[in-house]
Amino acid sequence: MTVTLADVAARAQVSPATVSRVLNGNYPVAAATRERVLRAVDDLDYVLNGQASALAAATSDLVGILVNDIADPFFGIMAGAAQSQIGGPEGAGAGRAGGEKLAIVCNTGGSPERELTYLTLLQRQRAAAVILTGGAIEDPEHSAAVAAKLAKLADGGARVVLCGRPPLELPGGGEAVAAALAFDNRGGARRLTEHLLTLGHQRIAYVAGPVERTTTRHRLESHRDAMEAAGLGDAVDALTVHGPYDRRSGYDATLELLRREPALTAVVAANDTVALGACAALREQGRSIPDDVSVAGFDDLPFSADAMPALTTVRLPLHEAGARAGRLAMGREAAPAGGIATVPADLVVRGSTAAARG
Amino acid sequence: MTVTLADVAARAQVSPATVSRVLNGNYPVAAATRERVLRAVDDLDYVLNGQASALAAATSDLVGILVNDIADPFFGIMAGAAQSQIGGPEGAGAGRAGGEKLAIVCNTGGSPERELTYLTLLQRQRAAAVILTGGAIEDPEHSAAVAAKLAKLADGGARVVLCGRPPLELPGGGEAVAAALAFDNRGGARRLTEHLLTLGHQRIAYVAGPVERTTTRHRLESHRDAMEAAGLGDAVDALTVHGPYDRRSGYDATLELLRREPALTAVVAANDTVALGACAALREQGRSIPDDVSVAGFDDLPFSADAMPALTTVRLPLHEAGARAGRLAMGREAAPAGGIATVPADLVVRGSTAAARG
DNA sequence: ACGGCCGTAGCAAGCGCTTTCTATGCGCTA
DNA sequence: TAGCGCATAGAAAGCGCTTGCTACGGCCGT
Repeated sequence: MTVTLADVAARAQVSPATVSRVLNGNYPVAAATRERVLRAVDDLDYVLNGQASALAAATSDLVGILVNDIADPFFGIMAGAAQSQIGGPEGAGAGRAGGEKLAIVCNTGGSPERELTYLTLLQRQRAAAVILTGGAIEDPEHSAAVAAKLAKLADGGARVVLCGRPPLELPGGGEAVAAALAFDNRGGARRLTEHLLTLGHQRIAYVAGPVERTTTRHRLESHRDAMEAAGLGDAVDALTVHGPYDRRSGYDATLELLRREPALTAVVAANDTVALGACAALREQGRSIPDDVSVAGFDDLPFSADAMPALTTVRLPLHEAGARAGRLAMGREAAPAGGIATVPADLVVRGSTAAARG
Repeated sequence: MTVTLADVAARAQVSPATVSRVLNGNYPVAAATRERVLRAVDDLDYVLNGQASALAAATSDLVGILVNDIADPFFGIMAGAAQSQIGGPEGAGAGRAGGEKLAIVCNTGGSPERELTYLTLLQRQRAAAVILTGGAIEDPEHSAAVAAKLAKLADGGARVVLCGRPPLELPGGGEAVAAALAFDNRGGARRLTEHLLTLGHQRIAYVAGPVERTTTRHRLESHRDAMEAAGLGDAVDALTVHGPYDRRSGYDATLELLRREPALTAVVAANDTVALGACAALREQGRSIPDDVSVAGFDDLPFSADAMPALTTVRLPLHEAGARAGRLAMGREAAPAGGIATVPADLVVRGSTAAARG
């Protein structure tokens, strides 16, 4: 069967306690003894039992990263960056490597229930930290449930970090999170719409993300604000369609928008993936980009620069944000003042937007 | 402090054993008693301690999924699909939900050391299953180390599944893996090159993936075979460049290839991302696609259909394969005959390839 | 030379749960 | 009515590890 600490101890002619101390390196052990133990570990191919260790020490080396959709690079990039700060490539030996943690990426699929399920699972594993990424669902009941869970996790010693998700505004919720990195969705969206307005566009269609999501709402609200400031607020509702964050949604929504307003000259999409779908629909309808219609996305995912024409979009520093979230989760970086940091969202103008026709 | 089983037992006026049995539902408990226990659990907001539970029951509900690059949708899609079969959206209660497991996505970054580190970490957690995705590194020493680790994991009761990775050819390695799903990289690559040859291309450049990777080798070998069959084998080496699986690599390599052979009429890329980089380089050099140069990718990632022109590529059913790997890992599906299944790789012809000029 | 200290190692008590085995009470049959 | 079995609950022994405390030398100081 599996080799236990006791087996190693027997072979090295020492007590289990000594073996444990050698492995953890947190207690003086004579060099000769350590040698002997290490050799025994090696001979027996001993591997620590994580559960037993965690149980006895009342600590866990699991860090959970919750994402809405792991197949979406938006989340993949953040998760990868976070994980790079968490599961350092350090030790691989039998003992627990210093500070090394195991990152768990949990795919909620955007479902509130699964989000809670995973939070419970992480709580059950006494996770050392939890990182929540992406927009939150705007359901008071669910928000409260999440806040309660996070409070409990924090209470149990877990560091909770929000990445690309607005800070919780609930009683107790604020105290629970160690830090929140919020994307400047409002600012980015505003700058994007202003860019289009400056180019002379007026009939600007908007393919929004799923309803009841903070990200969706923030971006849409800023779009509306910018439009209103330009005296174009009335047209916004009629030229807005909601849908999921996928290509299909951009395609379908754009066809629908063209039906509603054949004379539209610009389409702003919820994100780059959606924007690509919009491009496909426009081309299929014989509109050229950007000559007939300008298209803009959001996020600046790697492929956006490769679209034809290259996509004008709002860059979100996903990698940096993810890495920072990882560091915060590990306690390797001090939390920003007030626990909240705003991550910039800069406009990146490329070929898919141009002056409005006529 | 945290609520324990004993606390619940005290409140429900029963023994800890009874509480455990109610939670696990694997032993008859009188309805009235169960009620009482459940209410106590609820009142106290009790959450099972995963480590203690796992330790006592000698089972873990962790399933590891190793990927080379989580930011790459190629892996994201597989991982997501696998996870959907693993962490079912079932129970979220205090007890352990039936068969529910926690999927861990581990990002190796393509580094052999980290691959081994994660394998050790998973072994330490006594993972219930491990899924390895993507191409393997072709270093005998490393392969042996991985095979040994896998054997040990399997020995400890973990189900090992390979997804998109060729079966191990080492002693003991074969026995260790429960199942292997191998992409038909050879067939796909052959069909792709044959497609180009049929279109009349002769000067076909090849942007290969990283050296020392099974995926790279298999695809390249088949390309070479097809070229040789057409009497074009001599030119292959001169028109092949290796690089990582990213856009930059495709861009740089294509510039280099154009320098070597300004008259090339087709570029085959290691994957779709690389192909996009190649497209960018070609366009920058004033070549039109597919009129001047045809371009083809591999994998058929979602954005490939949206490139301009849409990318001809080889479709890998990533979602299906990932899901199947997940099911195999959960023991919910019987292993294929011989433990190895070949996943088809079909040619998808789109706009980026056309008859060779002149 | 003796007491005390420091450097090491071992003992043993858990960590919170699962599970085997045992105990109890009840309903049923003969 | 006595006997038996079944359904249900509890006692207790771990699972493999960590760690506070104790034990034991040898070395130092005075």
